[in-house]
Amino acid sequence: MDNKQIAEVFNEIGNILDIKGESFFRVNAYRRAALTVTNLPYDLRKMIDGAGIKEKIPGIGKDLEAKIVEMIETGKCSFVDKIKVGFPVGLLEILKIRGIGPKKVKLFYNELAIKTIPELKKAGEAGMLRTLEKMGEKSESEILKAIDEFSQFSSDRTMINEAQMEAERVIAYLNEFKGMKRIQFCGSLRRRQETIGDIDILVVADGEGLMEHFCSFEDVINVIAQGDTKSSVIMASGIQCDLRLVPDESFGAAAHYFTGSKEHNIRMRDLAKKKGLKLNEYGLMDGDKAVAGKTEEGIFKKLGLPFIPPEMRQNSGEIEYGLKHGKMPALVELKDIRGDVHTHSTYSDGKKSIAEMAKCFKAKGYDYFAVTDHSAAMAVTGGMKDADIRRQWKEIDKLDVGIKILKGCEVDILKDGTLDFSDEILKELDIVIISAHMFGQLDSDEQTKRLIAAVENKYSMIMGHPTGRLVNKRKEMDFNMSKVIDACVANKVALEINANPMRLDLVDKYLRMAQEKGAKFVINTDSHDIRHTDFMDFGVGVARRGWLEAKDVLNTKSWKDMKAYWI
DNA sequence: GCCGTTTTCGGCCCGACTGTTTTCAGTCG
Repeated sequence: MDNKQIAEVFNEIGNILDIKGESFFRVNAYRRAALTVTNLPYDLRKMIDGAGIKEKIPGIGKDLEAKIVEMIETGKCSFVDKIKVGFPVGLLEILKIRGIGPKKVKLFYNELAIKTIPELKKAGEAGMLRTLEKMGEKSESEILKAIDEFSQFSSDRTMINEAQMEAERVIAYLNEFKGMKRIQFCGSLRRRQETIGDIDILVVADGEGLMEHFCSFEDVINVIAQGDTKSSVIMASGIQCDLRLVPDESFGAAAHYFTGSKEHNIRMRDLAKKKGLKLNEYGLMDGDKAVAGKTEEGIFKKLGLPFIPPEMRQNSGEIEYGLKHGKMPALVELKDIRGDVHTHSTYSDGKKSIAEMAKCFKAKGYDYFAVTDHSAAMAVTGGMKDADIRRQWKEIDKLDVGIKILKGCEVDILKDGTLDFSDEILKELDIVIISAHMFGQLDSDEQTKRLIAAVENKYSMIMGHPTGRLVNKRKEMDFNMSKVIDACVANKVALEINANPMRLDLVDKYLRMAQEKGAKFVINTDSHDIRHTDFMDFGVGVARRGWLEAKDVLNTKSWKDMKAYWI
């Protein structure tokens, strides 16, 4: 079993125990362990020896460690099998419905023998739910509404670009409110996570009627809650959007609180508590008195910390780092980026000509960009053969558009690890991106060998979208990441951070391992059209989540200095 | 179930909103 499967088992145990009425803290221990395991930058299977897990993992004690070892060695967890006996698994599905928690699941099961979502819907439609204790007509209709929502929208978390667009539209609408003073999106969107659960918007505003204004936005299809300081709605896209109104003097505390992550916040409150203070969304409190809260900086400072950038707030060592060093790494920023070296044109599956793309990148103020159309193996993309790429070079040479155009190629890695262009072509290129688009199903050993062979090709410069995963759609390829990164470092092949929201690959969890091994990175948009060129911001977000600084990222340099890495 | 400068027991983050009651439990983030 891999990390993700182990995490799923822990979550399942947590949910089952929760419904069974176990102590919240025991339940929470399983949930936190699931989260921890999901975010580990390494594969637990490779960390097991006779004595257990080689490294101490916070939140994993003796018991959970034994369960992990058992799952890896036997492929199953006897504890979950045990507690599942006589437990209707449909209850876990019911738990996913908004507004229904473990207590209600239990109530419906005990009183009405409801084991599945369809049964719950039927009972609601028959007016049975309202007859139960502490239930009424309103709760019943809310549940029916939530079931509808669930069947319509339950599929996936929202991709970051869609959430960003939605957030910007809501913010533009909220800015029409007369008393609006400050506005900021928080949550996973501000942390630049690859997928977003819901949109959190924080505001400071004067006057009455803000919540009414918000809830009457034309895109709102359901108002879940409308209070004085906090409201939640569902948008037509299915995304939930929460609005919080706070006083100006609490803006920093609230921004910190609602940005999360949850795990980071828990650690921060723990830190506050140890100093005899209390941290909540209104401020850092000493008794009834706020000692900080207007700005996030002020809160961090009072706790002995430098400002921690939102992208780093994952409780993955950022607090310890801040306490120890007194400052955080100077993370790479969008304005550091000087060029985009993975783009497509009409020579393969791009939608725009090289001249049109050039005009766009020039307008962005970049110093250079590379045209990197597909090689012939990607037949579906109209990949280039030798004659095509030579024709492309001539076109590039003739173009004079005021921006350096690099001759490149996204060359396919073939099944045996050789590349899809001859050395005669490769040696002429400024940028050679090696990408695996096919044969993602090879077993781990074979895949590792194949990728390393490609990395060792002397013309290879950048490993494109290294894991091959597609957000919400396709898993990472199975290979030994650690070994492939070692090969990249040894052969001076930079790792791409593909900024396309569908990819966001190299995946953030591997970045720090790669950085520690001495790898270099390139952030590219893989643009197939003009509008894709704006994806750079999402790639920079991924890099920041992985603690990368400008010096780690080659395309923060001039082309001359960037090129020097490969010589 | 985890954890420890409150250390092997007794805590474990904290507040808003809702619905159903009538003082609060359940849910959520």
